[in-house]
Amino acid sequence: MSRQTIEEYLETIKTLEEMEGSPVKTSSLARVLAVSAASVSEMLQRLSEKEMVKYTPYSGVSLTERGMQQALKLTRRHRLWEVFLNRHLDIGWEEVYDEACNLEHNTSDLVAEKLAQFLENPAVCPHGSPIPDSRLKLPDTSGTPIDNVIKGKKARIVRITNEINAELLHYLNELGIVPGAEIEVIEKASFDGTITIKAGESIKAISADVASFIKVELLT
Amino acid sequence: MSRQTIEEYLETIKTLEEMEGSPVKTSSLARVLAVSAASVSEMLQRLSEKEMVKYTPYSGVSLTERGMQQALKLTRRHRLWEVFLNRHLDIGWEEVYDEACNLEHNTSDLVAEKLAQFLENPAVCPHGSPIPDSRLKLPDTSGTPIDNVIKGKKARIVRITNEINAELLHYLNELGIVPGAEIEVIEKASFDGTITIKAGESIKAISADVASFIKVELLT
DNA sequence: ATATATAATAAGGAAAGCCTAATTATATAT
DNA sequence: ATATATAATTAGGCTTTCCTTATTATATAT
Repeated sequence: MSRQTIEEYLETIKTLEEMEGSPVKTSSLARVLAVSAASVSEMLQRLSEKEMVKYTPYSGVSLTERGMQQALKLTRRHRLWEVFLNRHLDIGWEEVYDEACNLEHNTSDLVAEKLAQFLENPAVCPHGSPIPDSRLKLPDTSGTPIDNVIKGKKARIVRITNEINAELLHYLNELGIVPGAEIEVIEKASFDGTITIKAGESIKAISADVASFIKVELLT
Repeated sequence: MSRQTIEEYLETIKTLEEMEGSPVKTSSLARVLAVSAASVSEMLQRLSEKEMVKYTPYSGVSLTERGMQQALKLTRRHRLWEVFLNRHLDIGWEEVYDEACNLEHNTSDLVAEKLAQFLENPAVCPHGSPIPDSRLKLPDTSGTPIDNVIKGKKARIVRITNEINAELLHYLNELGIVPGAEIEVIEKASFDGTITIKAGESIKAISADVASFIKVELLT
């Protein structure tokens, strides 16, 4: 199995562990990687033999320590490239994900560390997600779910936790819901969790589903 | 056949056409790509079906217009990354080739053009080779073989035409024979073409073989 | 507790890209 | 001009990664 294929699987498992909990189901991996469930089953067995994952048939998969280290290395590269693309090449925060995916698998240790130096060791990517340091330790993450903002209060968006869904990101970008933006919570529907917020001059309502991806820092 | 594989073949054919003339022999490709001649034969037939190359069995292969455009696009990306790696990440001119090879196949049109802007549309890579512009036109190349420098005259090195041979580049770098360096031709052996030159304070002799890769600009 | 639906795995097969060994074509030397 | 050496191609096979179809395991509903 090729290095690149292994890397895609490890990264996806890590992301899904964060998003949907551990262990990750075969079907989730199949959906995200856009391959059949049968192919995933097969690959998980091989990754398991290589001790990159802990795999229990019919139950699910999770990363081993070894697999996690490898995944963190890739996360670091991915997010460093995102910072470069956004900061220096002027590519929108909502568009850098795919481009960084392409680059990360072909980045040597040397280039990764030189790139980090060039960027002055950024702590977060353009989506606000933390970048593992050179020893692969993740910096502490600030931010609370937007749901925790009391009606009438202001907050600053610090992170969008779904980086993969391009449509979602474009939608949020249109709405002015971007990392760094200041917003005010106008209304919270207790029934279905819909939240009405003011971003810039416009007022928009977002579903609880979308809101769950938005992390903020409370403002006085 | 994967996009990446096609790209590797096209690039190598272009390089070999420049270095050893056209058409390129199967064995040359096999040597550079580090695969068997049989594999090359097979791939050339498929590339030929796709009209990327003109292939005559037992004779050799050359790029079609279509193949050449594709190869120029890759050359542009490759050399732009070399400039970035050398100029901003501080990776030596003699080391950037391999790193750029990794990156070029995973660079979108958007990133390529944004990168060119960021670098202010450089005309040459760190080895002194021309970078095709955004319409894939190659700028005019200056530089004459070092062989043309008259004994006792000075010249500036403008290009090293072999970018692939890492050992050669490291050797030249040790000797101070680097793009931009000023040198003086001390002696030219008419017997075997060995050239003795002064680079910086040291005096070194180089074989005709090595000399053939060095292009200079004559100084008054 | 059993029938049914859903999810996961196993079996078998295809395409890409490589290999080695055997064959065929071209070049070289006498 | 022919024998020999070299280079290139064809034939047949292997591995990786995916697929589809069939089977098996788990979850759900009555």
